[in-house]
Amino acid sequence: MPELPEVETVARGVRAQALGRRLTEFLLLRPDFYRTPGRAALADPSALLGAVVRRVERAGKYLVLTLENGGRWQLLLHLGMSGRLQWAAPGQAREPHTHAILSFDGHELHFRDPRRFGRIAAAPAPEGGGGFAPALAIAAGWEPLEAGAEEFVALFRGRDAPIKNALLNQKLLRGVGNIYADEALFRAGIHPCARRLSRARLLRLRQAVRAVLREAVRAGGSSISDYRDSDGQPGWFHLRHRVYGRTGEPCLHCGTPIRQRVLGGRSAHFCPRCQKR
DNA sequence: ATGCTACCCTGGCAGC
DNA sequence: TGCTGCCAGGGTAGCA
Repeated sequence: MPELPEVETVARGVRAQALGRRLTEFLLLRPDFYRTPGRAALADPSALLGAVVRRVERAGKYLVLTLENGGRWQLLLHLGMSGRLQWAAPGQAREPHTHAILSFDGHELHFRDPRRFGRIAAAPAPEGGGGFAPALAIAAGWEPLEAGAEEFVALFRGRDAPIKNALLNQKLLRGVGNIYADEALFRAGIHPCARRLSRARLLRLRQAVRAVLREAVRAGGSSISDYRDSDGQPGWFHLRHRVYGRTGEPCLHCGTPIRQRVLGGRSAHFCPRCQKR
């Protein structure tokens, strides 16, 4: 499940090969993959052909390429739950569930996604340079590593929802998903059901979120449910998970069995002793 | 405005 | 061995 560290890793792999190259083919094998949640109009994919890749950036869990061919375009890729971007040799057989193929001067990028929660979209880049095209519907939350202490506190202060739910809300912070929310809450000693956290606890949570994401980016992400980067390499951060996927196993700090419960429609993993409400 | 649930989708696996 | 049914979750629609 690609969250910020996984998407960051994929973004680096895409950047390394696509930057400065022209988009020479844009094949949509499953046209309904080219969509936006609202009804905003998207660009005609063929309008992007011949455009040179000027930027490859990550925003939350989104990957955004900026291209130029007289016009200026933004191309969004979201990996959803099971999405994978994989470099392939020209003409290499597509694996099952390949929904789109982007070719950059002959370097083929295959977009696979068995569960089909991912999507692709393209729109004219906004005038004046900054930000993303509204049609791409990119969550407006803060980048977790860019939000300062005061911004972070202001985001979560006064919210009534369990902190785990708030952490997953991409309109507040964008890029934190189920794995890293659980890991950060454990490190901060905060129970996922805790509400209305004090300033001191929110500051501790901010440090934990930053630490977990930074370590995970350095490890190339977490390889569960088959995640691979664009060069087919796994990440290694799952070996350092302290609560996620460890239900029933002893807490690494106090030995109490790690518990799991559903919160906000997602499974939360936590130590009932180390993490306080 | 905010919070919560149902739903989308398929591979993998437990249990029979 | 083979079948059934459940589970995983990012994001949104729609409702309270």
